Amino acid sequence: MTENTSLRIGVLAERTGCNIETIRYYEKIGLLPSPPRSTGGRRLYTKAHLKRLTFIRRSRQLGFPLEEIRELLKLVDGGSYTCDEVKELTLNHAGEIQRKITDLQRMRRVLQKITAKCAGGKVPDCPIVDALFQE
Amino acid sequence: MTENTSLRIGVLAERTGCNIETIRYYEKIGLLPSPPRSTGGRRLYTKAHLKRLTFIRRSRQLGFPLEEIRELLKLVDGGSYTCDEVKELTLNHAGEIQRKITDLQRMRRVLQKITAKCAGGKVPDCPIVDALFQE
DNA sequence: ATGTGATCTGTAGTAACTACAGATACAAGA
DNA sequence: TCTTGTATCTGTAGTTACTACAGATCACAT
Repeated sequence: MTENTSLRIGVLAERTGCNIETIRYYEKIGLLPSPPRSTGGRRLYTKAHLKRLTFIRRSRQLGFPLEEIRELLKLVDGGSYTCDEVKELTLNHAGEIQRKITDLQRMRRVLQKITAKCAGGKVPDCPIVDALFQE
Repeated sequence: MTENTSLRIGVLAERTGCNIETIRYYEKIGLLPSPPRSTGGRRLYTKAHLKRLTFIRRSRQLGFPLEEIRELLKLVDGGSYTCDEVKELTLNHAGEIQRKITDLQRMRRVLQKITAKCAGGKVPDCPIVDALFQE
């Protein structure tokens, strides 16, 4: 790919694994800058867009919410960010993830406990239902 | 509480730990039946409502989505549900939970890996940022 | 009569997309 | 040249499970 290749939205979508509507959505909410257009009105992306969208997708895969990605990008855009700033955001996010895991593990434990009591079969009056009515 | 006590929405909310707007929302989407009203138009709930709402809340705490709760209630309402039916729904849900846990653990691992490279400090050019641009 | 608190209805906002409908653009083939 | 097919365009509405109002009404105590 040379310096001034321009990518149409379909190609960008393919390269990033992000679907087309989502790309337009990121533009609408100001995460991805509006690219120049062809005479016919089609979006023409540059390598910089590709790089930025990759950043966004990768962050999303790691569970960062869009607003935190916006923060990260603001730091990066500012150009003068420090490791500390980025690390703090990331550690906070990792904490959130950990909290979610803990929550889900608790749910799983309870579900295991109540399904263990249930033998299944054609009988009515299920212990799972009883447990859900409890408390 | 005697047989024909009627509870106003605030009391029901307090007893179930569910907030008032949410109770009205459950009514609107048909999860909780519309209770009779006082002459002034206030909702008057019975013990049956309390029981049903408890079921809903408990199921929510265990991560069941509302549509699955609706299924469960349909089984229970039908009166002739079997353990098998309930157990299947529950095991499916438990599988979903497990999938989410696995997902989040993967995120956590990656986050740990990339933050481990970052020493923090006032320096620019953070390895976390580099990692997010990767791929 | 008036104030206070609970409740009422209805609507809009949240997060992060996804799914259309209906209109253009553009290149290849007959 | 006309047609056909594919890609793209804009704009709107739907998804999940609530939450947060605004503005009205009810019921009771002072």
